[in-house]
Amino acid sequence: MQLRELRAFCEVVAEMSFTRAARNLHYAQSSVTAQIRSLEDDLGAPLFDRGGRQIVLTKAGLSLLPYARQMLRVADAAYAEVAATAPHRPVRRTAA
Amino acid sequence: MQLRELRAFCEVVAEMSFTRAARNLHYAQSSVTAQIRSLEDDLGAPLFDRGGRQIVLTKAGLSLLPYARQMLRVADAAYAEVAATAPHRPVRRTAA
DNA sequence: TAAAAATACTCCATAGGTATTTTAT
DNA sequence: ATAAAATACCTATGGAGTATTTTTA
Repeated sequence: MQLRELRAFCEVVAEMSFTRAARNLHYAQSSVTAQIRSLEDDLGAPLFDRGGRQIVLTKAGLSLLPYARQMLRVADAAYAEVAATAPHRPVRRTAA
Repeated sequence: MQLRELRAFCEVVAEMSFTRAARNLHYAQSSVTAQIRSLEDDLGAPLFDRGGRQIVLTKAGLSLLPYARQMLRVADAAYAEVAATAPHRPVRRTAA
């Protein structure tokens, strides 16, 4: 499970479309397909039922959704918090 | 930011040692170094002050810690939840 | 049919490993 | 002197892309 994949998953759910999600996230459609597949492999369960034209969330997908959203929210909060504690300087070591 | 890196970060904090964290996670020491560096680059702040023999958490590292732990907890919960909805699939033990 | 997802490749970035060097105790 | 992290280097995996095929409303 990767945050990258969870972002794609949430966007696919928001759009109910791999193609539109890819456009919104600036990915190729096939890359979103690959990310969702990777997530499904990792979880051991399909997240969407695919028809040629429409997709629908599976039970596993529906159950994953709130956790995915929470992880992304916490990730955003972490970025903000660290940015607040270290407002400057990507310097890694003390100057030598 | 990746869950993989956050796991390494939390283990390094638990051990206060890159070397022991690497052993516990079945990584090479240099791989843990690389993961922490990647996380530091991504966040734009150092997470540890390194001495040749001892490391200490920076402010940024300290502020990241609770968020990192929460993300890993939620990831574990997500695996468990999806496993519960799809009981016929192999279960994965730990986050990401 | 046509729109949308899957597939088949290609390329390159990066994750992880081994071996060695540097650093601070 | 020694333990621990950094660095250099190498390899393999996989992430992202383009182009094409398959599927089904």
